[in-house]
Amino acid sequence: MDREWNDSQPIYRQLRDRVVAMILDEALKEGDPLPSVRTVAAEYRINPLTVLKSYQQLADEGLVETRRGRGMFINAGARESLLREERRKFLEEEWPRIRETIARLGLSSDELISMKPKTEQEPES
Amino acid sequence: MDREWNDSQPIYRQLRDRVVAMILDEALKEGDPLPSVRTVAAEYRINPLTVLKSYQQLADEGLVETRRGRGMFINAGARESLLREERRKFLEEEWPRIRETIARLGLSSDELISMKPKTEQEPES
DNA sequence: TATAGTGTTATAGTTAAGTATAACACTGGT
DNA sequence: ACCAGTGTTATACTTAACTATAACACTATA
Repeated sequence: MDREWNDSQPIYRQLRDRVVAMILDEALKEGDPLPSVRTVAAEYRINPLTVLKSYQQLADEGLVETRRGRGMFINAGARESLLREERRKFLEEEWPRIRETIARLGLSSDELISMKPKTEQEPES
Repeated sequence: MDREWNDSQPIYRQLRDRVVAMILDEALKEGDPLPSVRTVAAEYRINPLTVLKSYQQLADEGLVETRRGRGMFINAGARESLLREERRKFLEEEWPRIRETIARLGLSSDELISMKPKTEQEPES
């Protein structure tokens, strides 16, 4: 996972989005524990309270469950409901704006297809 | 233009983006004056300082020019340089993440193509 | 029973974004 | 000379995001 943060959104929302991505990619499976608040805070050099805020948002969304003294765990059905909800959000709230932008910039299918997604980037060496 | 604001980005950046969109769409042409700070502030019910901040960002980018006591005007070549720079930003910084999301959500071309962009929405009745 | 690991709460401070109000300096047209 | 319209600056305040430090409550395990 990347240690860098974007200044276009608060860290706690970006972190929430990363956990969501890991659930969707099944890097985190249902029943798995989330990495602990302190671990994440130390690794990414951010404040434990910021991490907690991300995690509590996931709890509010019903995606994870807290077990006192043990940690936070991914709920059953989390991936399923995430797929539904994130798809809806993307198609209704993001994609229309993206299409506008593409049209406005006059970008062709070729230009778009030839750009590889970030995950496929390879080391230089 | 829409009077609503998104809470995912500061207003001054959203306003900057709207002006940029109008330049790209040629709703504002080179040499044209921007609507005045006070006009925009009144119409969108936001603070004049917030509008000013957007405008100064455009000035910093070299897209508009200030004429004391007269207003701010769109520079020659603004659309050209915007097309270049916004294309680069989109292709390098946004599109790769968007492709990741699309892949992660397992969205098909059909689902994406069938969503109309916002500009094509029609009134209900 | 001690200890180290969980999440959680408390207190206090900084910074950025936005608001509210008011004033200043310049320009063009009457 | 006036005046209404420009951008700009000053002062002061609120809120959200984030940080820093410390402590609390619970749980499993040695």
